[in-house]
Amino acid sequence: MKGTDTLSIGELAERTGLAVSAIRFYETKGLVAPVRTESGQRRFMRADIRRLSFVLVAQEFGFSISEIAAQMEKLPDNRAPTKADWTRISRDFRKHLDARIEGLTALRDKLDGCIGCGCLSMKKCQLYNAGDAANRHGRGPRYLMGDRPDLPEEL
Amino acid sequence: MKGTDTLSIGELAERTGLAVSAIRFYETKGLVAPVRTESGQRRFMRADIRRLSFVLVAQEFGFSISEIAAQMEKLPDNRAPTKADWTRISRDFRKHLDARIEGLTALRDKLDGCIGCGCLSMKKCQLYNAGDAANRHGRGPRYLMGDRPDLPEEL
DNA sequence: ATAATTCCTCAAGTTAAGTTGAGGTCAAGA
DNA sequence: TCTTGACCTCAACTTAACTTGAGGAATTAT
Repeated sequence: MKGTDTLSIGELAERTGLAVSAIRFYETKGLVAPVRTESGQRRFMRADIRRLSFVLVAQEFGFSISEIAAQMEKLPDNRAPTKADWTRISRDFRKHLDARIEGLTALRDKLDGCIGCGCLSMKKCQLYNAGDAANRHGRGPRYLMGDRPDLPEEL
Repeated sequence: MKGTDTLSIGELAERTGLAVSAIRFYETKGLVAPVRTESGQRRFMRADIRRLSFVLVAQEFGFSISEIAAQMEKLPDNRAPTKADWTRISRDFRKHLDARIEGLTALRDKLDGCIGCGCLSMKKCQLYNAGDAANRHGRGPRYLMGDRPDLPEEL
């Protein structure tokens, strides 16, 4: 089945630079939906190259697979996505990106104040009250997340 | 042992807003190094409050535990860190932060170009060659990371 | 036609950053 | 004193994003 308009998983892997295993994994996450041959082998459309490339870029931007999957669901499932389809999604990403940059910038400004005072002392220092809304893309205590009570107030 | 100048793990937990389990975990990572009582219970110094608070803030900034640990090793181990000690580290963080913001901003600019062309087609689109140096804080294929070959060049 | 690839499906392993629980010891208040 | 409540250790579970490996079937190359 070589030289068809569809691609085998290996060919797609080569085209995108992804590992075969990664593509299979992405399939389970709904990022691509190949058809199967009689014998059960996956067959991808050429448009899937772009889908996956988009996934890579989106990850670069800091989006999780599930966030990306959510965005991609807005792509047409029947026809191959058009330029306009991708543009719409990209614009959405731009918004998130703006927010993240803003969050980090705000944080940096507070850090500056903090370098000035050298403190890191609660109450006085803005840093400890900084982790608001914006960039909750963070790690930190997992099951505590979202209800960190009061931080220390002493030096 | 209540009312000493040292703190029990529970007291430290309350002061920092961390879970007791998290503090024990941080100890295994070398972020704090409490002494033990005769009976084996941990005793923390007041300065550990600040150490842990710093960890929280650093995580907010997007640093991993091991990165934070690396920074903290520069803190004096014998005496309690001074204002100057913290300031030095904060300045270091500021550099990293700058780099990350720059990286994201550059990425955003390329995205803008991309929205314009709606393409996401390799060669023409800068996005695919964007993931350079700066913000390799990303996810993406783990064991491939660092040697992604060539991305597709077709539409 | 046969060997070498490629592909398939599971199941299980990996890292980060913690959490949860079991089983047992220690300390503080009634 | 006795009984909670705080601690201790150690092992196992959690999520995300994949990889690795085992055991087999289908393709492709010679």
